[in-house]
Amino acid sequence: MAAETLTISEMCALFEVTPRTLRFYEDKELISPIRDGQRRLYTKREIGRMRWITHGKRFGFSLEEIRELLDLYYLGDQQETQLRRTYDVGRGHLATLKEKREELKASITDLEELLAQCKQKIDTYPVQAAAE
Amino acid sequence: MAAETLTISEMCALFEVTPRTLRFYEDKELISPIRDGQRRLYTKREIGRMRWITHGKRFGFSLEEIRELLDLYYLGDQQETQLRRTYDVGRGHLATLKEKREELKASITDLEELLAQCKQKIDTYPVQAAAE
DNA sequence: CGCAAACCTTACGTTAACGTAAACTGCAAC
DNA sequence: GTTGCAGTTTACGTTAACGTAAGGTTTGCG
Repeated sequence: MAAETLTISEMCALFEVTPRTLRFYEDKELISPIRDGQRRLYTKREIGRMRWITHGKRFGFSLEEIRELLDLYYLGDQQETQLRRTYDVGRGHLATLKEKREELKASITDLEELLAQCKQKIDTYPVQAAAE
Repeated sequence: MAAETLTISEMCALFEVTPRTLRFYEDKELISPIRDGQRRLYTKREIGRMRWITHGKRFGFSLEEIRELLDLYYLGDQQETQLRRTYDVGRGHLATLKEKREELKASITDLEELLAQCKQKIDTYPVQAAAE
C-alpha cells in the first residue's frame, strides 16, 4: 500500500486539464495538494475530488456548487451541526441530479424522434452515388 | 386554432428569465421573434426553441452548441447537404447526451451511498431533543 | 559546471452570458 | 395632455473560469 502521489503534470494528463486549472481549483479551495518543497503532490484524495469536479462540471454545476458537494464527499471530523448541514446540502444536490436525470431522459427521447424524422426526410432524396 | 403569441414579459414569466436574456438570445440568433411595430412577439416556434435552450443549459451545453441543435429541431427546407450535416450534428449531440446519462446515473448512485454513510454517522449522535 | 525541463508565483487578459443604467417610443387611462 | 406602463435601443459593467505571459527556482543529466 504505497503512498502514491501524482505530480501536477500527471494530474493534468489524467484529467485532461492544464496546470493553471489545477492551481485555480486550489486557489478556490476545491483541492489542496500536499507540498514537497514548492512542488505540489496530489494524493488519492485530490484525485477523488477532481473526479467529482469534472463530473459536476459536465452537468452544469458551478464550481461553487461543486465545492459544497465536496465537503460531503470527504467528511472529516466535523461538528454535528456542520455534518447535518452538509447532509442537507447533499440531499438538495441529489434532488437536483434526479431532476436532471428525468429531463435528460426526455431530451434523449425527443432528440431520437427528431433524428428519425430527419432521416426519413433524407431518405426521400434519390440515391446519388454508390457511396455507403 | 388561434395564432397565439406571447409578449416578452409573458415569455420571461414562462421561462423565468429576464428580457435581457431573451434579447441576448435573439442577438445570438437562437430565437427570432416576429415584430408588431417595435415590439417582439413570440410564437409557438420560439417557445419550442426556448425549451431546448433551457434544457441544454441545464446539461452544461454552451449557447453555441445549443444553436447547432436548434437547426435540427426546426428543419426548414434545407439543402440535402445541409440536412445531412444537421443530422450528423444531431447524432453527435445524442451520443453526448447518452454519455452524460450514464455519468449521471453513476453520480446519483455514488451520492446516495455517501448520503447513507453520512446519515449513519449522524445517527451515532445521541438524541438531543424531541424535535422532529 | 551549465543547462534544460518541470515546477513555481504574480498578474494582467479573455470569453461567455448575461446585468444594469440611460434615454427614447407608443399607447391606454385618467 | 400628461402620466405611466411596457417595451425598445445602445452601451458600458460584471462574474466565472480559466488563458497567457514574465520572470524566478529546483533538479537531474551530460
